[in-house]
Formats: sequence, C-alpha cells, structure tokens
Amino acid sequence: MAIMVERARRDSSGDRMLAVLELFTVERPQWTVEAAAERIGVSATTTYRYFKRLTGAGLISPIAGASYALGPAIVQMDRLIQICDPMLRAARLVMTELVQRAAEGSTILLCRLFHDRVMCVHLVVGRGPQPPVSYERGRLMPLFRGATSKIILAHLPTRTLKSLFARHAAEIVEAGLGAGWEDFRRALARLRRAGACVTHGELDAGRIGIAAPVFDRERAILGSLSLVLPAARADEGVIARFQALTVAGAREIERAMANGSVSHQPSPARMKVAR
Amino acid sequence: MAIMVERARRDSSGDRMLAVLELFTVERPQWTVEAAAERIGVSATTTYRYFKRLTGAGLISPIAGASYALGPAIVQMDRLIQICDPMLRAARLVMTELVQRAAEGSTILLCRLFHDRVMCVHLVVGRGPQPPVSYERGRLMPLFRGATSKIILAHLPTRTLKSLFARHAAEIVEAGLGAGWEDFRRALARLRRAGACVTHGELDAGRIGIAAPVFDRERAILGSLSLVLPAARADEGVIARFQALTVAGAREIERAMANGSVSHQPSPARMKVAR
DNA sequence: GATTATTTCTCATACAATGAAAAATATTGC
DNA sequence: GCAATATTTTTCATTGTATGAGAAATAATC
Repeated sequence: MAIMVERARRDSSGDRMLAVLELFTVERPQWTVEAAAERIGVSATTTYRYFKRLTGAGLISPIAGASYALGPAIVQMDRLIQICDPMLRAARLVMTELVQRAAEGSTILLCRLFHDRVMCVHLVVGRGPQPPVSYERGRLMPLFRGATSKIILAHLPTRTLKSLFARHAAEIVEAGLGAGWEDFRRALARLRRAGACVTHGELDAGRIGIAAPVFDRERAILGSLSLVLPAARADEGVIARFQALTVAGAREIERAMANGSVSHQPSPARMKVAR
Repeated sequence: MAIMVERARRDSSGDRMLAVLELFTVERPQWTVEAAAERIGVSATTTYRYFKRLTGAGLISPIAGASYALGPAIVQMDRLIQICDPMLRAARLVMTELVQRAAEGSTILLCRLFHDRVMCVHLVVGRGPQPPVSYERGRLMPLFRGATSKIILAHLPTRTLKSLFARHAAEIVEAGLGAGWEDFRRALARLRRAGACVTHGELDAGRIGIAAPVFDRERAILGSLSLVLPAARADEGVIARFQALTVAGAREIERAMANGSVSHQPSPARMKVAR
C-alpha cells in the first residue's frame, strides 16, 4: 500500500477520513479507534466519527473489543469488479483454456492498467507443483519491471511516457529500459513491434514471463495477459510456442469483449493515464 | 447494495463523499462526474473534488472519457481480507478437503458475520455440474433465511437478538422463525442444541443447505460453514452424514484458528453486533 | 496544431467539522 | 444478575474547511 500512502500525503486537502482506510495493511489489519486517532493525529472524538461513517458504508467493521477490520463493502465491491470489468469477464474463460495448454507449473495472469499503476486482477494456477508468483491478485506491480508491466508500458501514449520518464528516470535506467529518453522510446518501440514481451527471472527467480497486450475497441491499452513458466522447462522453441499462445489469448479476450454480452459495462474507451 | 444505501441515509452527518462509492452497482458500474453530481445533489466542482480524493485513495479509477469505475484499492483491500481474516485463512484448506468428500454437485460456503449482516467470504464449488448458488461471495445474505444465516442468528447474544426482533419482527415471522419473541427464542435454542441447521430450498429451489456455526476462542459466533447440495441426492441418511461432516469441518476451522500461524491477526474476540 | 471536452483553480461565504468533557451505552468481572 | 469498567455517543462553542460559480488550465480529439 506504499503507493496509496504516498498519494495521500500529496493530496492537498485534509481528508483524513480516507487516510483511516490506508492504515489497514497486511502488517496491521486491525485498528482500535485510539490507535488510529494517535496515528493520524486527530482527536478520539473525530476518529470515532470517521469510524462510524466508514462502518456505515461497510468499508470497515467492528470486531473484537475496540478493534475494527476491513468490512463487507470491500468484498461486495470486489465482486462488482469481477462481474463488471469487461476485460476480466472476457478473460476468465480464455485463461482457463490457456492454462490447460501451457506447460506444467505455469500460471496465467491478467493485469490491468489503473491510471498509472498495474495490478493483477485475475490469476489461474495451472496443474503441477509450483511456487506462487510474487505478484498475485491485488498486489500493485512495479511499472518498469516484468513482462506484464513492460508490454503495457510499451503501448502507453507518448505523452504519458514522457511524463513517466521525467518522473521515474532513475528507475527506468535501473530496469535496463534505456539510458535516456530516446533510448527508452526505442526500447518500447521494439517491444511494440514484437507484439509481446519475454523476461527471464525479473520478478521471480527461475521463472520466465511472457506477456501480450490487451487493447480495447479503440486500440488503447487496457492491460496484459501473461504466462509465467518455470525456466527449467523452456528452450527457445517452447518460448516461441507459448508466446504465440499468449498473443492468441489476448486477441481472443479482445474478441470476446467486442462481441460479449456487453450489457453491463458499455464501451471502455481510451484509458487515462498519469499526466 | 441496498443495505448500504439504507444505512447511508440514516447517517446523520452529511458525508456525501462516501455516498459516491455507493453509486457503483452491478446495474451501473461506471459513473461520470456529471452524472454523479446530479445524483447526489452536489455541484460539479465538489464532485470533482470527491472523485479526486477517492481516486487518490485508489477507491475509484478513471476509464473511458469522463467515466470512473471502482479502483485498485478495492482489489488490494480484498486481498488483505483474504490474507488476514483468520477464519478465512483457517477455512480455505478445510473447505477444499470437505468438498471432495461431499456429494457431486455440492458447493461449500464460508460466511462471516459483519456487525449485523452475513456475507459469504469464500466459496468452493465441487465437482459435477451444478447451477451457481445464489449467494456467491460478496453478496449480503438475508439474515433470517437460509441455513447459513439461521445458525449464525441462533448464536447471537440475547441482547442482540432482542433488538433484531424489535426491528425485524415482520421478517422473522414471515421466515417462520416464530410468531413472537418467546417463540423466536425457543426456535433458536432448538437450533443451538442441534448444533447445525438444515434447510430445504430456502434460498435456492431444489437445494439443501446444511450449516454449522464457527466460533472464536471466546466461543463467540464468527460465522458459519455451509454445504449446499442438490435435493435429488439427499435422503435422511445422506443429510445426517453430511451434517456430521460440516460440523466436523467447522470444528477443524476453529482448531486451525487456535493453532494457526496467528502472526497477522491476533485474537478475534467477541463480535460486536447491532444494538 | 486547433478545437472541444474535462479538470483544476480562485475566492468569498456559510456550513459543517472539530475537540473537551459529560452522558449514555456496552462489556466484563464477580 | 448487578456493579465496575471500557467504549461510544452527545453536547456545544469555536474554528476551519467544504462549498459553488465562474475563470483558467489542462488534456483529449480531430
């Protein structure tokens, strides 16, 4: 949740109520009113008011004594995303089919671009024993590392890339995406031309990532479909074959979105990204 | 989301920002600033401010043109619940094992009591073809209907039951849980004694629900474990056998919680419920 | 690169959030 | 079941910040 906190700090307005939500982390998933009050620097009275409102909205829920944890609205809204996100809807079946055809020990990921962050929104674990991938559903992925993110990055509008480069030049250089703007630009153009991105052990040691971009009807990038497989099983031929499968999967998702019972979410158009 | 809306209306304070979140429903999963402004009766300027804050917290995220949908923080926080809720952690394995032993066409549900609502937080679908259960993960369940809810209800503190009865007498009568307070009380006592609740087609026609209560270390009710199976496969003997399995599963969950790597969420004690 | 759509900024006003202490309500211990 | 304690809500005067209209800036579209 590091990024969320960082953003909150930047937010001009003193909206401390939403800051309460950001207190809930894996390290500390429950908070008392008192502890939260101290942490956000507000009186107990006001914190009681915040907790009451958040509880009313179902975002948090009381448990044990004076403690609160995240509440039912979170689960409810997550369901909404699962049901209504057209990309996720379309991808579900494609991913299940793809994983059957992939190597043993493979995992399929669907990642989505949210504004200027990438997150896994669906994951299918294939047959065969395997360690979990480190960026499971619900963890923000680094924007500049891993096949998944890189292939998305490669298809962001130039405007966006420029501002990203300005803000994250150091990270970009470190990730080996180019030493300067022109270099970066050329590296991404190469990825675009390839139609997919293959990385070796960038996020998880001993595993290969193969990612293909997923576009909306206006050809704007929505996210990516990735196949993660153990490096042990992969020679060049295998990689080439799975790359083709992944790209085909991405195209299938796009087709399913275009046809699909688009009853719920109409037409996702261009994605807005960091300025 | 009906209940959430209802609560919001009751809330004394004019916290219209959280009301924005409640606009996002299955029927309408994306909103423009303009539409939301009109709906909640606030100027466009203020609505832009709300949207900006919610976006900053990751609760919503811009897509297509002027539209917004639920954002990455929802998925993040849902992961937090999945990882940190001790009951859910403990139940995962138990449920997977239980579903193997259950009849074909069975589904296992883990439901949690949140304050005064019950919601499915984990679901495992067994082998064999079967229609989905109507209360999948993330949908609030009716408090007075279905085995899942009834067995939870039966173990709420008397105080709580009294206030629930006062507020929902009509519903309780309609659900056949008793015509008056004493009747209601006795019906619940019977359920408690039975140690489980079995219902026939109360939520889904043609299906039987078997639910066992799950308690925390202080013996306060946390939620329930349910087995849903097709009525076609169930005679009395089968039901008795699966009831035993379900109860055993609930006990196993409790044991796992007690032992379990309780690193994250310490000791969930007494559940606070509606006054 | 020009036009249009979307978002942010500015600023005066009013309304609502805030904190301390008291009152009410739950929870716990006996 | 009742007393003691912990937790939550209310009250009320004060300050502060949210609010809306329009202008300015920025981003999207052609």
